[in-house]
Amino acid sequence: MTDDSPSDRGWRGSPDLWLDAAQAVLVEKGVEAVKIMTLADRLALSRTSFYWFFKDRGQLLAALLDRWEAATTRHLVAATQEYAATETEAMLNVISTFLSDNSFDSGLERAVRSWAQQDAGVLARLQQADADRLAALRDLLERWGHAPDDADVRARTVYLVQVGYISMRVTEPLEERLARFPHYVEIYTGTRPPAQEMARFEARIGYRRAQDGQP
Amino acid sequence: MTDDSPSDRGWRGSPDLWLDAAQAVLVEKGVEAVKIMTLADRLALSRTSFYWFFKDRGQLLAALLDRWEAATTRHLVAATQEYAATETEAMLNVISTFLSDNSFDSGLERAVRSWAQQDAGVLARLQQADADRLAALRDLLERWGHAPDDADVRARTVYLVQVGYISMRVTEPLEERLARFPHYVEIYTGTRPPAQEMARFEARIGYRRAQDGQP
DNA sequence: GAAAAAATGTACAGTTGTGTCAAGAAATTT
DNA sequence: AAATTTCTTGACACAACTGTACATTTTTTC
Repeated sequence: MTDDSPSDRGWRGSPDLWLDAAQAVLVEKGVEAVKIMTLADRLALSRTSFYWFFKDRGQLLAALLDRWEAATTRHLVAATQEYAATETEAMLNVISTFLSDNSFDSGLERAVRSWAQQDAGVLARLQQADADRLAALRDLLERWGHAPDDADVRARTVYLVQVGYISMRVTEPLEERLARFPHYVEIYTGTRPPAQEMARFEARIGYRRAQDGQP
Repeated sequence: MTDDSPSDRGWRGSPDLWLDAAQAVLVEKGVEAVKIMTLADRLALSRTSFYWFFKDRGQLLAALLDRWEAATTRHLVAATQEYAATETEAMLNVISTFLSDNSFDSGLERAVRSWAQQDAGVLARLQQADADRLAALRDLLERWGHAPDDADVRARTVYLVQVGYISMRVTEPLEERLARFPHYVEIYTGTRPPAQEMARFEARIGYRRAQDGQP
């Protein structure tokens, strides 16, 4: 019986192993710290073994960027398209995306933003992502009746506050963050979510967190 | 006749010369790119001449951090304390700070935020600056009658949007940015600034700009 | 214009990183 | 269990930096 799952193929190294280590270092210390030497130490593997899986450092970094793209924009855009009965509920859907690194990996996002500062190629991809995310938010607000220029400023506010949060590494306990939510929703949409809606939302967060992968 | 002004003392190098070059590179390419070798090339000086003015690279970077602190927080906090006849005017005072690198150097701020990601010491200073700036904004809003928790969320919104702007490297033409201002002020304070107030504000900006650049 | 001070440059020593190559070990296949 | 494939490793060659020592040049001061 041969088990093809790439995780336990008897060999010590694998592309994913190097990638995971690289991502961890990227998030903790920035791109410049993603050094093959360091990763090898961390993995207790020979430095040169890396070159069996990757052509060079550049290829590793490119793969990291692909991971980032999958772990952020996609989920956010999906959240703007979820069903919602009211505007405030729609906004709760969106901003709750940012609560879990599962649906929006803030650490990775912050690392990539920092990286973009020193690499024009990364910057270009990041700016495309920014544009896509902003457009999705603008569309959401327009669907709920905001005039184009109002929707635009509000979309920016929602998104920029989030980018700010990430950039500032705010680490509030979940409770504190949730307590601010009705306020934020009010600022973003002009309407405060009814207490009942917040209660439902908080229940759902709890539900989601327990279940993790439901449709 | 001896002219003591440090700028034209006949010598080619000076601490400020190295600092200026270092700051430029920091902003353009990030800390890791601030290399004595590179700076020397840029200045057409010998690499080792650097060590006449600075003990080592660390001292140069520390000096850069001091520059940043002077070029950002100080002006912002001052703007929150300027005289204003109305709340919307007070808010215009604050957000106009961000319009000119003269009163808030966004490039430097972005570079330092990026740097903080790889250096715990820098991170600590940055987080202190964030706290100070947020407190100044919160105070402003409370002085204009917002309840503490409302003032807190609004202060965060104002500040986080700005941090987001910086992080995103938004480069709107001044006109476009100004056109969004009344909208932002409305979102931040709950009140739209009267047209007359915006007109006065724009005139003041214009006045300032004319003073800066025109012969 | 000679002495002192300030700045510059050359040579050297050391560290940290990259990537290639070919030999060898560990799993997998037949 | 032999052959084959997949990974692992140490040795080597290079390149980009940092920082020190000391000789040299340039400016300033007396």
